[in-house]
Amino acid sequence: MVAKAGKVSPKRRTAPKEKRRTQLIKATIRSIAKRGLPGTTMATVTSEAKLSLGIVNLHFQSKERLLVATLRYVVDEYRPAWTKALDESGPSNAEKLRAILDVEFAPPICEPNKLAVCFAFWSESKSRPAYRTICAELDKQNDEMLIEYCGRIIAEGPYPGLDPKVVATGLSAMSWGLWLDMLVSPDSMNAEQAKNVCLAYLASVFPRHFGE
Amino acid sequence: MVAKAGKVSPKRRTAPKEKRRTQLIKATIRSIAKRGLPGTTMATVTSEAKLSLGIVNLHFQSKERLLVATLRYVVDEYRPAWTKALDESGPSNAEKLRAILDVEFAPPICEPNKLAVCFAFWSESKSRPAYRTICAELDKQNDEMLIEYCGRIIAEGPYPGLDPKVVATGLSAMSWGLWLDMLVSPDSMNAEQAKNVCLAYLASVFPRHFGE
DNA sequence: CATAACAATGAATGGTTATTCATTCATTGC
DNA sequence: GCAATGAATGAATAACCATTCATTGTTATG
Repeated sequence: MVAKAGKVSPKRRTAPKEKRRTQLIKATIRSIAKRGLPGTTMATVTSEAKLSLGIVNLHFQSKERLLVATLRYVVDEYRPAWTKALDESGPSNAEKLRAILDVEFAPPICEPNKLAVCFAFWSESKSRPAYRTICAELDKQNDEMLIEYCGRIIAEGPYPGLDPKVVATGLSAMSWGLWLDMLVSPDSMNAEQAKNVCLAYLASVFPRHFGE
Repeated sequence: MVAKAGKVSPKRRTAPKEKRRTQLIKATIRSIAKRGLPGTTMATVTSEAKLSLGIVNLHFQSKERLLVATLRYVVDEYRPAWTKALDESGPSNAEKLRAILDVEFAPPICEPNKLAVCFAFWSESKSRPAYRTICAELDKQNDEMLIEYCGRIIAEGPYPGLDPKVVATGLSAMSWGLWLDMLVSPDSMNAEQAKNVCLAYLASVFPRHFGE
């Protein structure tokens, strides 16, 4: 047994399957952010990953599968981040909602490259059922989570006439719109401002919980 | 003079330049909505327009110019619709804001195909300066308009501590997010619901103007 | 009607792209 | 060490795409 892992030589060219897959997915994220989805080719991805042209088909069989895997990768980061934030936050429902906003406007969710990737796939989802399924599923989960916490807050404070679904849908939509602002006009919108816009919304809707 | 225009035979194959250009732009909108931006080719556009393959280069010189013209076409519909609604609405500032929402969630602005086109270009704007300029310009104009009316309403009612910019940015972002919902999950979001979500937001922020 | 001017066509062209696979190279088991 | 196994490469291939342009069809003019 010469050593199962040990220090790996810098010249080493082979790597475990999972590592190569992640390497290629990350390269794809960078390529989409830099050149857009139509501008992303096997050549741009592999050169971004500093690997050879044929390697994508070796690990992903086709370009389309690489793209779906990339979407999955980005989407799958979302849920654990959300769950972790809820676990670590204070116990009150208002604190939970704040924690959710903290997650939504900080890395790893809210990074320029990730935003570019999200909007690229979300935009294509109308014409690509494979994308649509993944995008709609995440949207649905998030909406349900937000409805849950908005509902609890409405139950706590006296907020007559407020519909949890309407408030949550509005908040979720606002986040998406602010992400789009950050993508298109990074000079006039950043994560901190965006979070404050959402907090101002919550202060108006739930003054007892979020008012100054 | 045999008649400058007169009844045109159904077999007629030539048309004024401007008419052909619009015909091709509309075909491009349908193609992007159906196949996405990467899936839109000269062949899909011209077959959608029921014209020959070479005609795009005849009228637009290149595919890229056709795409930019398509983005311009969609964006340029926005401003007149907005202005017209403001002119025809009641005089109060609350009525003006309501009118703006009516425009944003009704044709010709809010149609499935147009939404698909908007998000396709907005998503690409990070990697395509030509798109970015047009997208950012429209966003800026709309934001300024919304800030104006939100500011007036804040000045009217006693809304201490409200920042017009923050309220307007939130409203604008919410609209974008709801449009995205309509694109990705048309089964769970439609124009009427979307408008109600925005109205609920306004009712929370400006209870004196939009409360029940 | 003749002819010039213009609009439209679509086969041909050249460049780009995804995919394949024979070959090279690194690692592992004996 | 020495096969044997499998990872990685990149030239070659085949499909696709934007663009060109010779040809055809249509309209306007005298």
